[in-house]
Amino acid sequence: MDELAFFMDWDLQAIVRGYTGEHAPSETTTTTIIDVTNPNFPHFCSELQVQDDDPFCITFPEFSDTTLMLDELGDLHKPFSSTQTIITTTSVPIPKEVVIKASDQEVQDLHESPRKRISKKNQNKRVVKQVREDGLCDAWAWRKYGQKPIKGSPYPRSYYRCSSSKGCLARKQVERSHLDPQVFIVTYTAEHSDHDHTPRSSRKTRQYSNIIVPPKATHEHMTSSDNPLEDSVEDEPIIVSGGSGHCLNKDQLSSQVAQIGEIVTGHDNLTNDDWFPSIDELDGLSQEFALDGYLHGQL
DNA sequence: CGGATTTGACCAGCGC
DNA sequence: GCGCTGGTCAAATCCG
Repeated sequence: MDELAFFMDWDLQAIVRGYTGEHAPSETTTTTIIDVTNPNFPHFCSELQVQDDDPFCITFPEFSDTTLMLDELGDLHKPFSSTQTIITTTSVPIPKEVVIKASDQEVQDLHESPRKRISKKNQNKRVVKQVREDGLCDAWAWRKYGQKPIKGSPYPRSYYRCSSSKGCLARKQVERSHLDPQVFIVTYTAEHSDHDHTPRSSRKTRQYSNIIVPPKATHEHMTSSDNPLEDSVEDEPIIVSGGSGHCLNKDQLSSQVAQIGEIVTGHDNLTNDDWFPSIDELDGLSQEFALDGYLHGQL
């Protein structure tokens, strides 16, 4: 597959999610979908804006020129827009961690005000992991300080702060994936202060007891081979930033659209036509747009 | 008894 | 301005 074909195989979601709205390039966090199953991924990266000090920090050029179509696609994409980075894959292990970089000002804010640090505006410096139950525990001691039901998810999100050291600003969020209840999404926020892993108390903790209860949902019968995330937990992180790139065939795209539709609507039996005018039409638009972006890059 | 967990209240950001 | 949502606080409760 050559580079043009790679561009034409971009996923609509990736394009729209990578676009942050309005014409100007945005400093806000973008949602990134990367399919590492694409054999051209390593080669393709060399064509992107790869930062010298961070070979996995990738931005995508030339998208800001095609603003009209982006605005339209952005509107279409609104129902499932999110600031949360999502890593998807089809058949091979997915990246385990995503680091969304913060600006220098945001890093400064982290040290100036704990309250400001955790504000919604400053959430784009964090590490997201997908782990199974046995991966919930790590070397640090965490103290739970809150739990909230999350819109769109049947499972609550638990909030932890580091208890290894007094004054440590590190935070951890744990929630069960609604796509695969066997997978937990763990989000680490802020850095640990200069302390070791030694817990302040040797007391046995029950901190995860209420979130690892086996689900009663229909996923219960799911086997390892049915579950695309079952083998997805890898140790090697992939660090990404900025725009997005993704490649899915039409069937995979339709599958993802249906999956997202289930999340948004709460129904799993909707067809594409029920909530999207024409997925084929949008898929065509995405390919047309991808080609447009490619040609801009060539000029 | 002291640290961890639970849970309702509160606050800030964001969209309309 | 208002309502929704996510994140944190803090008092009550739990537990080793």
